Amino acid sequence: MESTDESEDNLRESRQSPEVDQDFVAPPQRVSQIDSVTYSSFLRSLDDEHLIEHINSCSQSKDHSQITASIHDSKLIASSPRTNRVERQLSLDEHNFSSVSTDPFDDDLDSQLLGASTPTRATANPNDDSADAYPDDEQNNTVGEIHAFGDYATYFRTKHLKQQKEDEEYIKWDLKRRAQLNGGRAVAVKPIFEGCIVYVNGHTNPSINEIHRLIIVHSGKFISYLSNKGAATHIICDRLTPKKKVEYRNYKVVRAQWVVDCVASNELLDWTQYRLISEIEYGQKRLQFGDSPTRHSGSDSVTPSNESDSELANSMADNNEDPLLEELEDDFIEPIEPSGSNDVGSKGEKKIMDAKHPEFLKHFFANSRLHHLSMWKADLKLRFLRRIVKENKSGETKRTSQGIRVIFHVDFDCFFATASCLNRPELDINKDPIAVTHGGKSSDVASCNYVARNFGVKNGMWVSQAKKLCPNLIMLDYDYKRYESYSSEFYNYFLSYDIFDSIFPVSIDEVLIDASSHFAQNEENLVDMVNALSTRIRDDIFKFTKCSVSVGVSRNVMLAKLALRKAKPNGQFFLYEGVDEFLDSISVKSLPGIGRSIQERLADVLNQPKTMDIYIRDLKAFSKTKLISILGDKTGVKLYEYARGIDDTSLVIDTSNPEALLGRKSVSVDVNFGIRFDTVSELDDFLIRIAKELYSRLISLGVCGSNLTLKLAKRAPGAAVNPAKYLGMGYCDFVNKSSHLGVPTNDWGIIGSELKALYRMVNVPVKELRGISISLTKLRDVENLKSSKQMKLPFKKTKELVRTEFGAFSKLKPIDSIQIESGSKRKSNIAEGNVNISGYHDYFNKESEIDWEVLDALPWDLRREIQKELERRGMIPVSPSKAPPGTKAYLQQLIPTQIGSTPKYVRVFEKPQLKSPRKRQKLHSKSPSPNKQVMVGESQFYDCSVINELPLNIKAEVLKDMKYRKKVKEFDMTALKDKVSMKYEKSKAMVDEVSSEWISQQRTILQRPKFLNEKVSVHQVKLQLDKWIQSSLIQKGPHVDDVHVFASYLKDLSKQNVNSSMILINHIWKVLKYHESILAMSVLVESDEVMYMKEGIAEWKSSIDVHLLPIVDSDFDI
DNA sequence: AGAGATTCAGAGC
DNA sequence: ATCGCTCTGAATCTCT
Ligand SMILES: [Mn+2]
Ligand SMILES: [Mn+2]
Repeated sequence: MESTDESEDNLRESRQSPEVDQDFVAPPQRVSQIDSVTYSSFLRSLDDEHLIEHINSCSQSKDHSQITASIHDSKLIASSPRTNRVERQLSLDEHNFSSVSTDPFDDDLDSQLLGASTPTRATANPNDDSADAYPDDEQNNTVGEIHAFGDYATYFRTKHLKQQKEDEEYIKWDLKRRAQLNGGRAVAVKPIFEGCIVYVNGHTNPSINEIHRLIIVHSGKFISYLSNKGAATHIICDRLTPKKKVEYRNYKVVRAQWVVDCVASNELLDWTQYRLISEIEYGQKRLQFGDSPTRHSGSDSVTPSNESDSELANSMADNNEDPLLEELEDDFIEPIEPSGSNDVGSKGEKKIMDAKHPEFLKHFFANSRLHHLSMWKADLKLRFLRRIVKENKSGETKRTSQGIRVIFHVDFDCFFATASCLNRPELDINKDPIAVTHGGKSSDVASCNYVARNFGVKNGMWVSQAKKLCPNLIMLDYDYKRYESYSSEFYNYFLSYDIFDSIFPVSIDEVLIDASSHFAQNEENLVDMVNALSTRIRDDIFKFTKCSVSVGVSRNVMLAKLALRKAKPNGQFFLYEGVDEFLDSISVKSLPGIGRSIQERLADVLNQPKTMDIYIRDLKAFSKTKLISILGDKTGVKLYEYARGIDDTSLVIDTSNPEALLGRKSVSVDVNFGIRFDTVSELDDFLIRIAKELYSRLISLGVCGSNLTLKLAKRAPGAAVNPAKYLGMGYCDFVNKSSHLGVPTNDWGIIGSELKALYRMVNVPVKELRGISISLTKLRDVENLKSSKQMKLPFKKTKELVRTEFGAFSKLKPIDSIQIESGSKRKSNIAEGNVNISGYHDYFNKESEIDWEVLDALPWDLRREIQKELERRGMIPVSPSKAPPGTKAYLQQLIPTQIGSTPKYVRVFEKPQLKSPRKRQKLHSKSPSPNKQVMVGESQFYDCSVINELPLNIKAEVLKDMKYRKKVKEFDMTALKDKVSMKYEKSKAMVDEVSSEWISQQRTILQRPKFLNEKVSVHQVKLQLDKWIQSSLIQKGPHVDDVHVFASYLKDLSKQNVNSSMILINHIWKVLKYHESILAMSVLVESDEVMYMKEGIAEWKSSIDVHLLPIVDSDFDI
């Protein structure tokens, strides 16, 4: 019925506005032969993504002469059921038997049906668990022999494997049950859903179980996942995340109520009345964009399930009283494009500081408040972790389990505003309305004081709006250095106490303190003591920083946070008694970890407007089960307990396992500002820069990772090309792609190439890019990796000593760019090896997930059309004039990562692996300049295809032979060597660049030696140096990065004490002499190790000359 | 009935 | 102009 109409509607509509939904564009109707004009215009009408889908879908057709027809069909199958005729025969009324409590499904269908189809549903008891996926036990009563078919719990658990069979059994069982209830007579169940294949996504009301039951009982088919796309005819879903919305565009996505209503009315109702994704919604404005400082994060769009689209549009237009909406609209105003200015003037346009600028990252991060906040936080967490490790406090938990906890939460009042204000003596933070911001009209208010807040100004607001609310708002600049120094005072203050069980940094301006044991003995005057300490803290911090802090205290973290909220500004509050009354009037959103999403989901259930506050007293009406069904397992329980003042969040810093000692699980670099590219080449450059940024962070953290994720923000359809915020990201969809590197690495070259490859696997045109994030996970400690590699070497490292180093110098421990050699055999991937050298990727403007095998298998005429279209779009390089390029090999070579998803690289970087020095030494000895390090095997191409094999196949004696040289020449070693050294030079230059950036980062840390009272003795440094020298000698000398870092350390040290620097350099010299003398005595005359070490010593000496001595500069002589 | 991948949401100013 | 980061834990998906 409606399905056919629907497709035609879509066809019609898409002809009118081809941009809206191209999935239903009609392919040519001709079947027997290809009308290339029609077909190519069809191809042309598809956007990139759909074009690729189309190509790949061709594989489903065996008969290529009918390809267009098949394509047509497969599209339609995906979007409409082909056989959904409904039998109109009468059957038993559903209500007559559906409410039997012995139904193993028992979900009280009656009340479902009644409640759902009447308005009174809205006022239903929030504790109504009838639709829960967590039926109470007592509902699973037996029903005699019928139970022999198995209870539904078991049935459901195994459904993934035996679903169909089980479904049949359930239907039989159900019929039997119905018959039984009907006095033994057989019952006909109307096959309402015949032909429907249904998939349920996410939480629904009624529950997935219930939908499953209703569907199969009425002859529909239920599938558990969408692995085979297109299999489902309907998707049942009540809440769609943006990602899913895109994914499900081609399906009929209906609300769960559709199923209920169908059953209630006993016929297949028009699904479009229940659709969750409206036709015109795609590409339209979406709500929820103006209210949070992190507007870009998470879901920008949420389907307005209760509003029609026109309402949505109207609300956008009408609601001008809400300044947030106004701001939102700004985002969709298309400014006059200075057309052409982007493309021309390739030389002199370096003025714009966007991501094309080589210095952009540096500039951006130097100014980004969120970047600073994140980095500060990470740094603090690491410092406190190391503090615990060093003092061997095992998480700092003296406290025993009994007794009341006393948690302090201390936080600066509007930190940035207060701190920045201190630079402006003429201003009064208590009288003048003040905000910290970059100043432009679409600039964010990072922090505003309480005077400004009285005008309605809020953090995260744009200046234009804040000015409207408070025309006299005074805007101050950021002053990150100042913030750091106040924070340092703040933390050092708390570290000066020794009464605390635990000090837990929350952020630059905020700390949680467990003081339980301090108050454990005297409970009688607990309140007075706590208040006294709170006052003292506030007074002291103010004395040190002239900034006001507030203090909240209570028996757990959540309550302390709420107490702090009440205390602000410039106050203190000990929430001790009357917790329940206190909680009642707290709004849910102000609970930690509870944000807008949860608030809205609750509002939905309570049938309140989304924006209306929900208070904890409202929450108490919900049972735990109900909350779990709404919010999920953990969150449901958490909220349930929060509502009762329960929170067992621990302030213990975890040091219990190696992963915890790493201090983090991921390292990432996000840039969602200033991302504007015109060509893929520009993007590639940026990807390399961002990879280097990641690399430098990895180096200073001493970690490697093996899983890389690229997250792209793509301008949303309908969003302005230039958002209201200058260089902002505007309104975006997000695309993730991640890859297993196979082995841990920190190598920016590898990361960079992989990023390029990842970009080419998604379908985001360069010009649409608005944000780029990269993230490395599955982290490993470099020291661990190194030591595991060095086990079989004479100089064995003890990682523990290094591990427990703490303070400034711990960041300076010698760190090699990690070198790992994959033991597993992998495919030789020549194309990959060419990435950096030939630059083949410049041919691409777009990328794809095109299945080349499918394309290659197509008949010639079809393939030609598709290839023409791909070329036209720049998605494949223009064919060489001579031959049709359609050979598989050729195309695969172009997309190297297509070949096998199993990787990929051998991660060998910068230095030859110790494992097999022999081979490299021999190769190296052929180099015309033996003193210069040649980094072999930087890419797997060289490493695996040629070099690795040599030493295994050729004996040492033979190596000296002329035959060897001949043999080597047969391998074209000269050309290879040239390439290698070329690449080496290039990468060395880039490493230098990186390390200088890195060093500049390090310096800021070193400039605060007082912080955390960490001092490193010269003796410790010497020990460290010994280890460094020893480990590096067999690698032919120190790593350039390490030298630079050490040099920068020396530089700082020299400022305080030149003598210490000289002592250290002298020490290095002595150690080198020591090793030299050992070598001289060595019996092994020509062993490779000896040669390596000699070379290493030479390299060390030159490093001293070049890098270290100039620092102490004077007439210092060794 | 759990592992691994992906996605979301929330936090700080 | 404008500097819309970064990490975590939970939920959800997919597959076995
Ligand atoms: Mn604060
Ligand atoms: Mn804070």
